[in-house]
Amino acid sequence: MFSNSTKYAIKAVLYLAVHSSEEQKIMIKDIAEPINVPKHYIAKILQALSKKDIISSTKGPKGGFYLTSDQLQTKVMQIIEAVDGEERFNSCLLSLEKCNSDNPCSLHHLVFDEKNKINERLKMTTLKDLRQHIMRGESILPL
Amino acid sequence: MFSNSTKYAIKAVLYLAVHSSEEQKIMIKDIAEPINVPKHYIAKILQALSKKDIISSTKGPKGGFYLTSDQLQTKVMQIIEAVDGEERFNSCLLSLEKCNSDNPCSLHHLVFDEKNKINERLKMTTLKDLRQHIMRGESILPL
DNA sequence: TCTTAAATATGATTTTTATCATATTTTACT
DNA sequence: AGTAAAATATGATAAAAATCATATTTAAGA
Repeated sequence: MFSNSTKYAIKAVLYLAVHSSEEQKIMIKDIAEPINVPKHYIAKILQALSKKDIISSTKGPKGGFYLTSDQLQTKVMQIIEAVDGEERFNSCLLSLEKCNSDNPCSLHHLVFDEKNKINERLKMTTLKDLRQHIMRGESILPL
Repeated sequence: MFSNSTKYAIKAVLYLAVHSSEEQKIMIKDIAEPINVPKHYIAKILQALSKKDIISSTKGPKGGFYLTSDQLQTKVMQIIEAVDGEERFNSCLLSLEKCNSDNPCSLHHLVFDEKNKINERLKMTTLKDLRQHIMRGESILPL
């Protein structure tokens, strides 16, 4: 459903959502290990997310990655789109250009309502929401 | 959501469901073109599906691919699993080994019910069903 | 039985995705 | 100012997925 890059990005950003703040920056190596992702790979991804202002970073000693309170309002879908691009997630199951409810492909009606519902949730749910679930013990931080 | 291979497989098998029969076999090139898939690529996929007895074929002049009436009862999910393997579709969104409803990852509850519903439909819906939809004009054959 | 038309088997090439490595830049601290 | 610790930029390598190519096998029909 998602590329590895997107999975890794979500894991890392969630880790930051729970463990970081402007006063508590986290180095790449201290993110990569607990979320179980290759260090160099996640570094590249985090750098890209930082450039797109989805996460924050500072260089040098005492530096690292973190989320501002604004960035805690980021929607899950924004992360997906930042990493994989808009198309990947929203295209037709069979990748037909002109598949839509008026001209549905053969699988369209099997998934349309559910896919929409999932989409809505991903567009609505913020990192702050997910952090809260984790802190309440309703879900787990991935490793 | 699906690999290209799976998308192509579904397109091709649907094309056979609508256009072929034991008396009406179809050659690779006459499948590849209308469904808009590279000929050599779809050839490989169809050969694999034939080996797994999801479609039928005969060699030589007047040969080609076709579906038996038994094979029209194949479920969409069986095609997906035949091409991509069982894992790919049924794994956790974040690919966590031990994600489940008792120990859910952070995205689990965002998609669980809907993913299940989609799964059920894919496991239930046969090629014959989809053919009927197409012939009634309720959906379109992909190109 | 010979020729031809089809799938089959096999594998080579290309493209994309994932992973690894390193030199450069920035910043905190002495 | 100088040193060290961090991200950043860039690119190399490896692995997987997608695509292309071709020799072999099988079967129909002359």
